[in-house]
Order: sequence, then structure tokens, then C-alpha cells
Amino acid sequence: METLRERKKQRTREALLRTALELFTTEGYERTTVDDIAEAVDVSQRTFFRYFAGKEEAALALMEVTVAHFLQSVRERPPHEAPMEALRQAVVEGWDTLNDVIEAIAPVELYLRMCRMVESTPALLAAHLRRSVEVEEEMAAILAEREGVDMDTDPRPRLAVAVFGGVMRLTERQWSVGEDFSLDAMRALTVSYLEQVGPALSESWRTH
Amino acid sequence: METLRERKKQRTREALLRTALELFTTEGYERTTVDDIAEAVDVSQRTFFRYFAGKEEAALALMEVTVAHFLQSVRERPPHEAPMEALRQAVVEGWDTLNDVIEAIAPVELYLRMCRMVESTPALLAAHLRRSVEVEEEMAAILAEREGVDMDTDPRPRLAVAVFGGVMRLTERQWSVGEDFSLDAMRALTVSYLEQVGPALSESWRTH
DNA sequence: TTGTCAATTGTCAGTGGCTGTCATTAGCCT
DNA sequence: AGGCTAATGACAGCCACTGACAATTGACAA
Repeated sequence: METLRERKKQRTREALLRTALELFTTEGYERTTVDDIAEAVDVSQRTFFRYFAGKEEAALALMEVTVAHFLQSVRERPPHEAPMEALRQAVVEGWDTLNDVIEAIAPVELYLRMCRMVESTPALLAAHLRRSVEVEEEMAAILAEREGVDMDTDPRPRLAVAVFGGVMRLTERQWSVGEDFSLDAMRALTVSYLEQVGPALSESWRTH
Repeated sequence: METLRERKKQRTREALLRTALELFTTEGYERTTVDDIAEAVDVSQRTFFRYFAGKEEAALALMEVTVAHFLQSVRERPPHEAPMEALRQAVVEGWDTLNDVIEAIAPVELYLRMCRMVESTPALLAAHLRRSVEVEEEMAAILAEREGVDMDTDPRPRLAVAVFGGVMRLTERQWSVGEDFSLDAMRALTVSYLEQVGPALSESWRTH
């Protein structure tokens, strides 16, 4: 961001995003129109769509940051860890630093509110799930390289990630319908669920 | 479907669905407008939306049938089976009968084509994934009742289903990008992946 | 059979997300 | 200063979807 032009662009994008998130959280996602956002920032509607591919992209922008953060955490895991353990450590440890990462962009409370909104807004949930497919593909690639296997012939990277991702998405959802909306609660729920995956897959749940 | 009125409604719905699927598969999902469908059936656009909540619902109608079929298969599993084994058997066995179930509505080939279209069309994939969240919730409820546990306090039903669902969605996706577009190939891939989940979650993938 | 009631449909007008196009503006660089 | 290019605004248009109201059509009883 050297030139004036680039700084201006940056500021416009930030203004659009900040305004969008504020309107979403105060008025609701569906009740907020793109025109509302553009007008509040005093740009044309067309300009909004030059910065964001759609209304959803603005709403999911914060999630995107955490996704990138998580992927980076996975990449930085020491190579001696087993695949699933690396994933587990990446989330658990990634969460310790997530607070700062988000706070650099927006208040954490805003992020948490958006998370809940994503889970309760059909259009956003759909977009979020579709995005996670891509993320899982990337995660599988990271695992495959880590372990030195070929994703095209060995299904294990994708399988491991599919299982892990399934648990993660369940965590998000259950967190959003719970009553403790803190980052710590989410972290605790993640750890708890990952611990219980084994038992849940075991032979029988009944105590005989 | 006793009265004339009900029969007429049924016929209209079938005509809309049949026409929609035909246009989707020949022209493509996005290049087909709701107006095209309505016009081909000679009803107003408004009528289409009285039968389908949206364009997506028509496109996913066949999937919905297989989902219902699969859920029924799970319900009919003998209670002595362990949870995951019941799910596994339900898919494997459900597939033997799926052919007839679908053929009663539309050619299987059409169904398979739509499956691939769902995976390759962002809007449809998103809608499909969002729907799977609901399906998984229902499946968890079935498992919980089977095993006599309380979903609100015991996370195992949802966990088991999340893991299983993750593998299922991976199967769908990998099948759609493969080269064998048959029902048998899908069945085989399912069995194969379910077999390999264990190894994929195991300590290490490296041969030392 | 006819008249009444309710369900189904068509029409119309409108909203909102999103895109293409083109002229205008505004920063950049020599 | 002046030409070049990137960013924006303005406008027109497409398409999915909805609400409201009037017209039609089948159901059912008198």
C-alpha cells in the first residue's frame, strides 16, 4: 500500500466491510440490502460488487481470516506428529492466538455474533458449508504433503480431513445454539468433541 | 389423489419437475430460467413457485427421494447392531434397492447426471450441503432413540453422524469427479471409503 | 342442476442481488 | 502539463422470488 490509490482502495474496502458487518449485526443479514451498505459508505452499489463477489462474501469475511489462520497453524505443525494429532493441535493452539488475529480487524464480539448469524441464516450457512469443502480440499493437500503420500491414489488425506471437518462443523453448530457465546466455550467444546469421537465410533454405547 | 383437483395438482407438479430436470440436464442449471420451465409446461411463473420453494428445490428433488430412502433404511436396521454398523449397513443395503425407488420417478441416468451437476454447480452444492445438516440432525435423532440415549446431554449421536456424514459427502464428491458414473461405482466407493476410515485415523501413515 | 364455497391459478407490480457497458473522474508517471 | 490507466458512477437490464388481488375451476350440498 504505497501509492495513494492503493491506500484509498484499502480504505474503501475496510469502510464497506465495517459498515456491512455493523448493519448485519444491528439490522440483520437479510434485512440489510447492498444498497443500504453502499449508501452508508457513500459509494455506488456497483462499487460494492467490485470489492465483494456478493453480499455473502462480506458477511463471511471474518470467517475467512480464521480459516487462513487455522490452515497456517496446520502447516506449522512439527512433522513428527501423526496426521490427526497435527490437526487437533492446530485448532487447539490456533485458538490461543486467534483472539489477537481477529482483534486486529474487528472486535471479537462482532466475530462471534457473525458466527452465530451464519449458523442461523440459511443463505449464509449454505455459503459457509460450500466454502468448507474447498478448505477441506486444501487441508487434505497439506496433510498429503506432510506425510508424503499421493492424494490421487491414497484416499486417507481426504478421509481424515472429512472426519475432522465433520466434527469441526458440528462443534460450530452446537456452540452457536448453546448459551455460552465466548471463544473459550468454543475452544472447550472443540476439545471435548475431539475427545469423544473415539467413544462415539466404538462398538456399542449401551452399558450392559 | 382421489379428487380430480388433487390429480390435476399432481400432474402439474410432475410436469414441472420433469420439464425442469430435462432442461437442467440439457441446457444446464444456470442457463435455465424459471420462466423457461413455466413456459414449457404452460403455466405462469408464479405457479412454479407455488410448487417449489425455489429453483434449487426442483433440482434437488431426486436427491430428496434417496435421502428419505436412506433414512428409512436406518430406521429399519435391527436394534442389536452397533450404531456405526447400522449406518454402514443402511447405506450399503439401501443402495441395492435404490435403483427401483428412483426408477419409479425418473430414469436412473437422469438422477446420476443431476448428482454430478449438484457437485459442480456452486449454488446447488451449497443448497445440498445445507440440507445435509438437517438430514444429519434427523439421523442423530434416530440413532439416539435406537440406543436409548439423550441427544441433549450425550454428544455421541451427533458425533457419530457427523463423522459418517463427512465420509458420505466425500464419497459423493469423489464419485462425481471420477470416470465411472454408475450406481455400482458409487456403492463400491462408499464401501471402500468406510473400510479405510479406520486406517486414515490411525497413528501414522508412514511405513517405517 | 344450480348456487355457494374454497382451492388453484394468472396477472401485475415490485424488491433485491447481481452483471455488462460506457462515460467520467482521479491518481500516476514522464 | 499531458497522456495513460485504474477506479468509479450512472444506467439499463436479467433473474429469482414475493405479495396482493382478481378470475377461474373443481367440490359439495341444497
